Amino acid sequence: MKFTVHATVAGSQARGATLETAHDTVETPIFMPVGTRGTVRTQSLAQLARLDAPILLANTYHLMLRPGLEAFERFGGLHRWMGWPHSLLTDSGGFQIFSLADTTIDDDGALVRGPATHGARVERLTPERSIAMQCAIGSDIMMVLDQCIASTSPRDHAAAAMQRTHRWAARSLAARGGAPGALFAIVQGACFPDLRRISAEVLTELGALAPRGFDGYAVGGLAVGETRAQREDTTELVTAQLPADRPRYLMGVGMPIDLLEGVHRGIDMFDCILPTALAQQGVAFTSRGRIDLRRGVHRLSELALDPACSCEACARPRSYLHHLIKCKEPLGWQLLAFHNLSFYTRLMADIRAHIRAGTFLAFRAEQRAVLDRADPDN
RNA sequence: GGAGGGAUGCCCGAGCGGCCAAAGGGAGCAGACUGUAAAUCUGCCGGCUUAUGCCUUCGGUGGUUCGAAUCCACCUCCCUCCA
Repeated sequence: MKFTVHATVAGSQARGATLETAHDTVETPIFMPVGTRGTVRTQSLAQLARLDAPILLANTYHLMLRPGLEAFERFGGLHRWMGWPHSLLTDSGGFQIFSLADTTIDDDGALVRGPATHGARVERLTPERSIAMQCAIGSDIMMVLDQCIASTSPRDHAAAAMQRTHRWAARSLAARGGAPGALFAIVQGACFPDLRRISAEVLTELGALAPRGFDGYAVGGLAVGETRAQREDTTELVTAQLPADRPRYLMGVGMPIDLLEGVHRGIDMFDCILPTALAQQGVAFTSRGRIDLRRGVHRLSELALDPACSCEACARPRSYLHHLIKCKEPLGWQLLAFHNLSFYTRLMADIRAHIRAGTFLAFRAEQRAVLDRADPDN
């Protein structure tokens, strides 16, 4: 994987770069749709491939439960198995240790009970097993196993989780060995500035000392309880600490405003379930603000969802989208999910254009209010 | 003409003497959701309101009762069956 920064903006940490993986060359900053599990339920792969950010995020833990590692060995990886010609980023399962019930964690790894949809099996996640699985998947970008905790956790807990994350990062790096996929480290430390600083330094050092270090760095453990201000402060503090020649990936974030503010603070990559998850609740983002299609006011609305968008959803009146959502028609979720992904993608494209033009700060000033408000016709 | 059954809050629908401003849905309104156990969850939803408070509600009118959406009588309208 190659990452080349080619544009920065004075007065902002925003930067434009090129990211080359085995499957794609993409321009960053970029938003990556969450792909192989939730999103694929609501999109077609052909649609997703049409987005200009064709890096899907796959969930290692779920794929470990079903269909299991052997399936990927047999089919030669997830790309071929699902017929996805573009890049794949795999999360390590660290977030599942955090979010799933019935988890026991120790220094070696974690025992995690999977969801009922996967037979509620218990699977052991260790850095080595996670990396082995991500290698079998054929991931373009792998993530180290980390311990994610609530960002509002007390200091001793945050420090312990951070140190464990560092140990696991070292083991993940060793486990990756000469495998072709890129590997990103994950900075933890909740909202404690000193812990975050230490985490960024330790991981940077770890990467620098290894014969083949980390290809990128992620900011983990955010958007899990803290305020937006805390999130932004922490992001800024961490990116300032990370090597400039590696991509920075803000995991699991976020709302459109979070993307804008993240880029301003030096983030290159994002992923988030929100555009697809909110679509299932009838929420869409438009160039005029956020809209909730569940509301009765849209029942007879002839307005296009977003006049500035040309996706399939926007070719239909809000009235029809409202109807689909109220009837819980899967088509409604699909249309809104794809619209939201289109919106995110376009937002990132606009951001990139303004970074290259050196006008990012003005763009940010103008968009901050828009991205944070409700559509006037909502 | 005869025999039954029914009318409940915006809608559907429970309740069948007090604990009923009245279950539960739906609709409406307001929120939540951030490296997807999630087609989910929360609050409000007669009026006035600070309320464990008052007022007005269960087709209509009278009545029985300390007390009625609930019992009785008549009336209005609906539905089913027999002629």
